[in-house]
Amino acid sequence: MTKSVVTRFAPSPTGYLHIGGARTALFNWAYARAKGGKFLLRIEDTDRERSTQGAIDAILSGLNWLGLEPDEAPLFQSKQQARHVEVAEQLLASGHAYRSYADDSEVEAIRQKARADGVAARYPGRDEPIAEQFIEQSVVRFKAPIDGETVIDDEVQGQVSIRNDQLDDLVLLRSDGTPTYMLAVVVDDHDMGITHVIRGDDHLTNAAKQIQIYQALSWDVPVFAHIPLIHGADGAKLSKRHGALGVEAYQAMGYLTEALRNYLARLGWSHGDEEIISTEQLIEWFDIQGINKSPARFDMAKLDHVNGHYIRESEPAVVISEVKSLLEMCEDELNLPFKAEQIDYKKLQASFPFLKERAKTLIELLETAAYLFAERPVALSEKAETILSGDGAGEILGAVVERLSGLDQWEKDNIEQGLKAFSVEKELKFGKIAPLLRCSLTGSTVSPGIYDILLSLGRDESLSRIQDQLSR
RNA sequence: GCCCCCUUCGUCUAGUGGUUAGGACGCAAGAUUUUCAUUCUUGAAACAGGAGUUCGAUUCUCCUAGGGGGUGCCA
Repeated sequence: MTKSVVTRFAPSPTGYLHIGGARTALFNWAYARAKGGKFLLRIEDTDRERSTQGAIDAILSGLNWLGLEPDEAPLFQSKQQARHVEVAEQLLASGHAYRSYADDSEVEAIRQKARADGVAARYPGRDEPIAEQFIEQSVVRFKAPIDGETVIDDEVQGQVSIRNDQLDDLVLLRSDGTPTYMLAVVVDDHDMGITHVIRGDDHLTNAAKQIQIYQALSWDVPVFAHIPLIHGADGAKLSKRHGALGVEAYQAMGYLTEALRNYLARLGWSHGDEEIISTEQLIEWFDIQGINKSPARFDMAKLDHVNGHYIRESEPAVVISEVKSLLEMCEDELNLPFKAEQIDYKKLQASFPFLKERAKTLIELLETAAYLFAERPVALSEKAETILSGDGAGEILGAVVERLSGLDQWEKDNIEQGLKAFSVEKELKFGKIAPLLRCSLTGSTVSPGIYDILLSLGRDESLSRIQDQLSR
């Protein structure tokens, strides 16, 4: 019987949850779910100076928004300090670690020399105890093996061997007695019962060092899977310009969590030719075998496409409530042509079926819905102005209002038939009529279909808006 | 410098010792059409380069180039 899977996401709280971290979390989450295991969260705050509460909150809310809830309360690495020290002492006692002291210039010289020799650095204290007077200010270093090699059996990268003379004697305990990352991950992963470590491949070399620590402790080594990093659109490392934003930035840009999740899952992982993958399918299909070895670039255009798909496929009520929380979260930054308080959500939802066809993001949805909440008289765009001042525009519009107001019922079929009949009677191509209506009703030359607009605005508002233009 | 990893259309990817190298985004053209979009159809577009193994390599091996990571009392 095999152990049940336990994965973890272990961010260091020095910034927001960026897109690469989000994908790592997603993979860990998906793998645990796929295998019926557990997904845990550990906050790696051993660097007390750079860790902030704000970052912790951002990570938590980011995960929450993505729906990647850990199965247990998050573990804070800083709270495990006593245990880390205990293990370091155990290593010291078993001869797998040593106390070392050297001032900055000595350390620098040692490194220079090691570098020139093409081998990893070893430090004073490794072979002989250091002088008593330095114990107080010493660090505890791992006594890494020199001969042989360390092999990482990576589920993604394959078998990777690194000669032991390339792996240096890393610090386990700082001179102030606090544990370093390298010690803490090993101890915590072990203590938390982590079976699978899925993380960015910037940790690949670290894995070798960690394996040495596991071995020194006679602990089982977890399964490693080092996934390639995400790059920006230009192939360079992710920067703010192209994607290294916090996940909440994507929320603010109007992306749906299902869409971002789908896109992220598909970035570096695949299941045949599948593109649109629901959460259920992801859980059913996800496996480390499907993860790619090469780095992927972040492509906003594709994210847009996926998002547009989810907007069209989702339940209206669901999307509308997303819009609502988006506005509550950051209306000020959105730069909309109207105020959130002007929104009539009932109207918005009723119009959703035709609004969704032209929206790739929630922001675009709101933008095309703007005409619904515009105040009379509707402001005209430059192009709309031109069209409404064209030859015979007023005349046609006048006749149209008359016809429309004579309609006994304000329903789609009615309106359509009325307008078509009008077009035939007046011997006017529909292309002569529709633009005038569109401009006077929305102030723009781009909008949803004319019948949809008329219907969604309602009889009174529609007629009034046209009148506004006639009496200009 | 040294060590490690990566390389299929512009991008995300499927795939195999013999395929017309497939899909998706994007792009182009067309259809639908009252604009924009949606939708549909069609098209252009890739195995980084060089050796080797082999009857045959995109696929296996090596080298080179390019990209990335590590080399911290950061994680």
